Amino acid sequence: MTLDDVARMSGVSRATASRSLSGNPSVRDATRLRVVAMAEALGYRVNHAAQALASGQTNVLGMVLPSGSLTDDRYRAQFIGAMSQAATQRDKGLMLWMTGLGDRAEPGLDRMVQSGMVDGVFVLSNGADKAWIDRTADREGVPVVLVGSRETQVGRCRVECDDLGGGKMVADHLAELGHRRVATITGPRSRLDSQYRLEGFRSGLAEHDIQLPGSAVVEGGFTHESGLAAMVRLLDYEPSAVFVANDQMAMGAYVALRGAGRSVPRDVSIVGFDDIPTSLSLAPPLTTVRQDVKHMSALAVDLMLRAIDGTAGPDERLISPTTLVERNSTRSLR
Amino acid sequence: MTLDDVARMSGVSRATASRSLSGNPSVRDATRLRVVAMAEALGYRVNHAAQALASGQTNVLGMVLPSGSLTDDRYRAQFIGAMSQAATQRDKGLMLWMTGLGDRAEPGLDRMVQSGMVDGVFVLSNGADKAWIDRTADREGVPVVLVGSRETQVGRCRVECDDLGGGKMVADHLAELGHRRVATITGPRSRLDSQYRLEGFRSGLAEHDIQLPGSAVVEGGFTHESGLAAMVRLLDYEPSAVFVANDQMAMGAYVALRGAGRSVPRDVSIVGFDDIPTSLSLAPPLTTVRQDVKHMSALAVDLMLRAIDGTAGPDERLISPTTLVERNSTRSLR
DNA sequence: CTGAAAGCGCTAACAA
DNA sequence: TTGTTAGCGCTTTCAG
Repeated sequence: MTLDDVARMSGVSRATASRSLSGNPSVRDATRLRVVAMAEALGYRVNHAAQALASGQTNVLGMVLPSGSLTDDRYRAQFIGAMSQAATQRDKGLMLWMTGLGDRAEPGLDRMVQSGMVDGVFVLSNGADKAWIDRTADREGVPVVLVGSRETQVGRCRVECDDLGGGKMVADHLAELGHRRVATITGPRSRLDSQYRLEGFRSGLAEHDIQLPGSAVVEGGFTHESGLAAMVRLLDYEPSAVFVANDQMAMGAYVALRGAGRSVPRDVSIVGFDDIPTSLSLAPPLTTVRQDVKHMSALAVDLMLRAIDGTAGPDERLISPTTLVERNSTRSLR
Repeated sequence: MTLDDVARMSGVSRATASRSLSGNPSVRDATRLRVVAMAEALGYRVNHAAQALASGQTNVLGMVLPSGSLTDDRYRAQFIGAMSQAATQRDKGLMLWMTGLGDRAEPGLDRMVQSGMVDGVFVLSNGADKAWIDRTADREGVPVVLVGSRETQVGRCRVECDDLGGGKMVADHLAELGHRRVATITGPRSRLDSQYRLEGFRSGLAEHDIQLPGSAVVEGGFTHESGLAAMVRLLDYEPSAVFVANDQMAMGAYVALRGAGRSVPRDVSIVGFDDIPTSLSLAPPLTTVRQDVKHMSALAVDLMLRAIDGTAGPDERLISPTTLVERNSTRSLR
């Protein structure tokens, strides 16, 4: 069942059959319809390898997830399903590589990328892969799109969420509830998302004339454990509300608070960031800033497609909006 | 940079260059070395599409994960990293499709499979996809390997873990600790893994002359919630130890027990199954039966490779051993 | 709007 | 052991 068969059976040349099936507008409607119907009737499927060889396009996208295990990064784990769906819906394959980049990469990764197995690659990492990214984008000519990651130094196409706006929403929410003695557990200072979230929070607070002294800001590492430790350190400050820069740390904060005999939200209100699926089933369900992972994934795939056909800028950044999801970990003081 | 260049620069024909690089033994050592060195020097990479077209092999494996979200199935989530690594190490690409199968499938899935994008596909599901599997294996001629899934009706190559042995180990462990009033929360009765785990447990118990009456066996659904509910129902039986057929349900059981003011392991010992990563960080850390996901993944990829080159039987089943990981959720009664 | 023809880069008989 | 020669199935100029 090749294109030749379809062509012969429809009484056209192979070229016309090809054009008809690829929707080339220079084919008379009647002809195209006939060919398409015949292809359908014969159960024809284009041969992927042949198409790729002839056209120079594989219709396969790669995705690199440097995280060792999906368990310690629930946030990133969400993307794999969303990205897979977004790609499949556009009829693109999604090749997955769970490996480090550069030195920490499996050697197979570069071999595959260099042999033209994919048209572009998504990178979902959080740092220190600049060299690899530059090399594959510039030297190999394989477009790279960063997703939800904040490589500070890399000027590449990327899609992120609105950290700044999210931080601000938290400030507004807390102010509205009447909190004035607030604190925050940030992500690593080195990361842009941490910085934006903090900045948004701080500026939002400022608008409500709420102070955020140095002792009310402690740095975490975006992990459950670091959230726990940070919250312990914050106990002395006795905040009535804490903005924790991601949900995983918020879960750690819950544990710390429970350990200290404090109740959420009676004694202290907690707001997270990300809205990972488990945040809903915590006790109490976590008020948090939602990142729309599906939306971000759709944006990422579309951006990639444009990068591949050259219609995207060299460093477009797409910001996906965030929303505040009010649940039961915050309480009004009024 | 094509094979032609490498051939020309090494003073051999394209055929010889191809043979040299693919390790064909019919090439004189000196020649091969020369070609390989030249290829290396020139930074040559085989063109994947051309190779696939000419050889009829893509070196890409597909993987279908019907689960909606990786969050509600932590067990399966582990496989995606492990499978990715196993594939990459053997220089195979791994294409991921997170979609249902059959009616619930994205239409893109079948299009891609039918266009020969992959040499074979792994299915990580748990049921009701027999029609799809049969069709792609038999009609499309694309080998299918089931991983950690228990499609009861499907006679296909598969790799599973030793559920029977695992269940038995739990019985031995509990008996050794002096428990005699034991109970179990099983997985869905319809699933083979549930059946095997229960059967192993029951037969192990029998060897120690321990009874397992009907009231001590309650069926769960392999989810956190079902584990909680099942444990609640088991409270009346007042078991001193409960074998819960997977870790996620065990977590639910923890919650139920805590809610009922019972302590683990003081009042009741709990044993899980799977050893998902979080089981280690529960309070108390969960004693459980470990499935070696990495090992299973390696077995699966190797089995697939054999299925592709026709050296595997039509329904080989590989059983990966399980091990008991003793942690702190079980206590000795002696 | 359609067809003829030239490859895309590689592998695999078949010869030598 | 190596080279010659056909393709693999498709896309895409270039004519018509």
